[in-house]
Amino acid sequence: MKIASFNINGIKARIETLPAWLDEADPDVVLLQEIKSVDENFPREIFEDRGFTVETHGQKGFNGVAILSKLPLEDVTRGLPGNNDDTQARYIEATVIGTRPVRLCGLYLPNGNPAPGPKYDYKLAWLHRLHARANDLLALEEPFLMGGDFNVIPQDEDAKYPGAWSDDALALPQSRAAFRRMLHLGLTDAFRARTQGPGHYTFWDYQGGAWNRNNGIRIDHMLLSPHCADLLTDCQIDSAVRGGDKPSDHVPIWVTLDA
DNA sequence: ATGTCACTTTAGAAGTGA
Repeated sequence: MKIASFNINGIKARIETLPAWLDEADPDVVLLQEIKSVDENFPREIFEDRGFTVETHGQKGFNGVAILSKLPLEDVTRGLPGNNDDTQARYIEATVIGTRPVRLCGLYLPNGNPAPGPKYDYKLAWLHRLHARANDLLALEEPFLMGGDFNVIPQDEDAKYPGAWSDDALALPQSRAAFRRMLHLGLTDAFRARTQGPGHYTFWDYQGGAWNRNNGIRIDHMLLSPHCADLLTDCQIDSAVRGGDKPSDHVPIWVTLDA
């Protein structure tokens, strides 16, 4: 089973390039972030025509997540537990039924800038709620995957110019510590389980010729529960997508699981 | 830091979020 995550930065803006990537990469499941669309306006037919089931959790103007799946989905839930006052559409869960079921958590973590400030407080609170959700799922001792745009640069080696990010919400010590606490629960960073060393990025800013200078950061991640990590056979970043026509500022990351 | 992009309100440019 091939499961991808892709922050598309607007479904309307990616109406040509997203289907083109789907046809080429042929994932079974895709976790989408920043669809920037309400559910009613999401162009589901484009994906249903390709054999995908479509589950959205949209919002007007910004945020919004979705799951596309060629395999059956069960028990879809929307929103990250832990704060009923949180109106931002950043989280969706579903169980995909392959040769064995895997619980999928698609997430778009708050950016958090400027830090310090209320936006950073919201980011840290959101990370705390995500940690709690992971802890609850771990108790079930079943395979699950948390994938998406975490807006966290885990280590200096995950940025071309780490010094430029030292005061940024994506790299502040509290952000990194919260991400590490997820790993300390026993979750596996799928990309780092397969590939070590610097120079691997999932985001290049539109500004400053970042792509041409390879001024990137690794902020899109796939965290696997222990039972899911046992099924991991590959994890790759489709970085070439950033150099294509009308690209998102993020590129897809995907895993293959023996499931 | 910035050689940008996508969205909204609202009908042209400005604000916002990233």
